[in-house]
Amino acid sequence: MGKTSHISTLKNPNLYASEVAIKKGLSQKRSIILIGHCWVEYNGRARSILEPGERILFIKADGAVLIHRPTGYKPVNWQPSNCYFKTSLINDTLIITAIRKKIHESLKIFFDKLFVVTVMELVDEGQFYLHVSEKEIQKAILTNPDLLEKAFQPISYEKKIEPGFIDIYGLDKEGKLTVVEIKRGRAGKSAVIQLAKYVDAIRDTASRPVRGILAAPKITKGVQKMLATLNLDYRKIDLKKCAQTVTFTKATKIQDFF
Amino acid sequence: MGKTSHISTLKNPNLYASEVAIKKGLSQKRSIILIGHCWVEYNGRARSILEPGERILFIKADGAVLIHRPTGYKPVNWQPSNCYFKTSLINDTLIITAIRKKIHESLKIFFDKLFVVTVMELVDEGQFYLHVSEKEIQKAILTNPDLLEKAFQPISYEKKIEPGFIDIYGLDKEGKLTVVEIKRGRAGKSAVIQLAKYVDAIRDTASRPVRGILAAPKITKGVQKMLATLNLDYRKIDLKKCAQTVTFTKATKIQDFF
DNA sequence: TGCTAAATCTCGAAC
DNA sequence: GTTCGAGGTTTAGCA
Repeated sequence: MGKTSHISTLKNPNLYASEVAIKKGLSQKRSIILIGHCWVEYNGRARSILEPGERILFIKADGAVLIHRPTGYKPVNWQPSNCYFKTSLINDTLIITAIRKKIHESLKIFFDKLFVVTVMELVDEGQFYLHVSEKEIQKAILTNPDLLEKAFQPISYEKKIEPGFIDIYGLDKEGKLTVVEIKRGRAGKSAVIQLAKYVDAIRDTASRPVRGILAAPKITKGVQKMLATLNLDYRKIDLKKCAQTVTFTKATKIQDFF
Repeated sequence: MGKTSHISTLKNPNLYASEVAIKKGLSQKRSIILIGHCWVEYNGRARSILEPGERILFIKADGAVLIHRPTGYKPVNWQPSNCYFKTSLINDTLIITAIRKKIHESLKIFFDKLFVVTVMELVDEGQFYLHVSEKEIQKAILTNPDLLEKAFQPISYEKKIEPGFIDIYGLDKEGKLTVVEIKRGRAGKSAVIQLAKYVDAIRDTASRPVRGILAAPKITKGVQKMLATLNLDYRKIDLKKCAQTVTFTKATKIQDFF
């Protein structure tokens, strides 16, 4: 047995000691990993039986349950977050029951041998970013302008003008000056206002027609109408394609495009 | 550090010792669990970044990879079975890279602190039985009509008539038209009423004798009597046999029976 | 709340 | 290998 600041481990514990540790861990909303010999019953939307074997049971701090066999990405049995637990020790068998209330569904795990019991409190505040950042969308469009619009030609990026920096500045297929405002997520009215400012600023200095494009994977309700009123365009960005473009041209520095 | 017949555990190991243990575990196709402080980069079909935090990394014997945060049913990052691994130790950071060859896809995990390293060989030969849904019972009966009744001959399934869809429609061993209503669980009176409606509808259109069979693993109290009154039959369904039938003929498409 | 569609869907079997 | 279909699918966005 060992203990760090927030992780305790039992090696080859007896089932009684295991149950005590598990009960305590559950009550304290810790994450628990059990490695041992078990069998499993599931009843709910379907029914399943898993015959005895050595597996890993993972109970998360939020009450999610995963039972993993030594192969495969998916858990053989599971229970989503927020379920209730019961433990009992009957006939040299430790029984852990995870129950989902709303969707009458239960999962019973029977252990007759535990090799390792780990109870831990994990601190995880890190953000998870799927797909690409705004900078990477910019890079993707510069690499492959078709991701924005057919035959678009970038002239510069991060162009400094009075209100701030223009994400991408270029010419559309008809040679008209175009200002592009990029948003990584759902673009709202603030993004439209920002774009309008840039377009106005460029129009003032260039003294010729200027287009404005809002480039984002999605827009919020009412933005389409607002864009129409201001005579601006929306181009839907495919984040997945952007991600692939960035991935396959990762080595290329953004400065190399000009 | 402790060791059972097939599980070794390192507590608060230095990264060098960890890398040695991990390399050995990977080469021997063991399952590995790492608990520690890490960050993650994924590149492939999409792209993601996970900022630093305490997580659990699970590498399975078949080369599947799972990274779990302390909450949620799904892994935050993962890699399916059969991927290749590289490890390296650079600037006090242990880097584990999991690569999928066919679908150019990579997952990089960076650890700067490991709390627990577990390397194990799990023996798991137990069978997994998923009991069947209503649709699968239907498929099982179509595959092996004896599961319903000796010498039953299916004609069609999901047959559309006035009240709805008939689960199975066929001929019994005496050549009599038969309507089958399937219930996955304990069949109640509503199931009997449903069956009666279908039988009546078929009798009207076919203008000849029609049998009705309620097929379920169980029936609620009073249903037997109700069936007798309406001159309908009950056939007990063995869910396990259905499960096995479906399992062994899973590939066969339901349309192939007609 | 219920539905509709996408997912780094996964997983397995047929072609 | 590629495609097709199911899954205790899950998950997110919307009406």
